[in-house]
Amino acid sequence: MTSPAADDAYLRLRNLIYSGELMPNERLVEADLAERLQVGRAVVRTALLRLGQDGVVILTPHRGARVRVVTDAEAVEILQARAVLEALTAREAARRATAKEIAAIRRILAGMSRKLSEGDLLSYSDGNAALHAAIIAAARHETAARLITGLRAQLVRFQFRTILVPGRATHSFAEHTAIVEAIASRDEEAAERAMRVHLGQVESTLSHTTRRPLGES
Amino acid sequence: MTSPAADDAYLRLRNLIYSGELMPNERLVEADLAERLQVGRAVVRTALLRLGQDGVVILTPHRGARVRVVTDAEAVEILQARAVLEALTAREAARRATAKEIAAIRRILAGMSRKLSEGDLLSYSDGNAALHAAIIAAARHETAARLITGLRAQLVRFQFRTILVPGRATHSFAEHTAIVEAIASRDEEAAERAMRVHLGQVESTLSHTTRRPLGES
DNA sequence: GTGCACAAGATTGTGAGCAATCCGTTCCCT
DNA sequence: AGGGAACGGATTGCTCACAATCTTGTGCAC
Repeated sequence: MTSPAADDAYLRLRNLIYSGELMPNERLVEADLAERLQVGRAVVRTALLRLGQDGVVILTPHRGARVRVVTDAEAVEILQARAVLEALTAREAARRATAKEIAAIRRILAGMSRKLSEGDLLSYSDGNAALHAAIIAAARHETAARLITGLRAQLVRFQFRTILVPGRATHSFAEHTAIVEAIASRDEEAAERAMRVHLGQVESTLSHTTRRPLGES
Repeated sequence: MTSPAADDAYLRLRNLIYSGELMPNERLVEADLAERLQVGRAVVRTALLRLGQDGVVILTPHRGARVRVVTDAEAVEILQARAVLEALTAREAARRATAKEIAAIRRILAGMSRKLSEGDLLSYSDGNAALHAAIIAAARHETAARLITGLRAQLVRFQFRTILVPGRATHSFAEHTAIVEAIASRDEEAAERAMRVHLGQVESTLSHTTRRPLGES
């Protein structure tokens, strides 16, 4: 099932949505996408089905697919769910990370510190993503990892917001430091708590700055 | 997308797996299923794709679908993820439940008490499911609800285990009572904690009694 | 007897075409 | 003018047929 070609089409279509080339609420006509991606309509169909289960597009019987519009309220929900799951991975990481993994995590954090002092918020944001990914990898929790990936996919259009809020980056770095220290010292409770605090901050930053999602007129 | 007929086939196929008529690791041949369900192969294909994203079946390119075997370790993972998500719904329920919903939840708990004293563990188990469903409904958290449903789907073949462990039912009832009281008194922290304790107990009961999944030889 | 190449059968993946359904428009009746 | 039924275009959902791929069984060399 899902040949490499079909997989590729699925990924490309997803990227079109993530990159904003296909706007939220835009109607996704199978024939158009088939031509755009240079694949058959059947391939587009399976890709759309998968994206539907991912929550990235909305499927309506006999009416096709639309890029899902994530409202502010839904974004908060998604972040909340992601928070408790990432907190779980932080806890597991504190329990199971190898010394090598902890060293790698520390290295990422150090890199973020550097970027922050240089004022390079974009690179800082990359480090942010890398750090979370490293923690998830260290947790070795497939289930949580899969769910988090799915949730993040639904939030792509919001992700650039929070770092750019004045003063946010500094706080963010402190929160990340707390998480890393807790993991390094094998304190499961603290790691989970620190991750929840962190994502709770992201959530409140988001809901204070965002009043309407990006793609809406 | 996904006409009612296709939806129906998806549900029926899922039930075949849940009920154990299709055993874990069993190969799912599209043509056979099409005849069995009296639908076209295309419908079976979309159903399999959806089940694949649900984590109920495993899809391999050019080799078709198999019923996923959930190992003990994976079951624990799934329960952990479910625990933090249901804890989130308990918290939200404590915050948002209407008086009517709290009354309904209390009624379900009272019914469970009755069944327990009658020794009717099967009905007690039904009440258990109803209680969790009521709490999730009261939380009004679509995202968490969806994820929990997906996780539960992967655990069906384990769900009968824990209630039958001697003495487990009594403890279970106490845990449920704590959850309900916390929600009723609007104590978000306590509600979340109580739910996590409860599902943590389920997890440890499971890992102490189960050494191999049901469907393995 | 063992291992490997190869062919035959089985099964999935995809393309083309058709029926079913939905949406927008027009036409008709009041 | 307004409301609603009916028509036409557009799009999805599905069937059928075929190509691509995997699996199994056979024969051959060693």
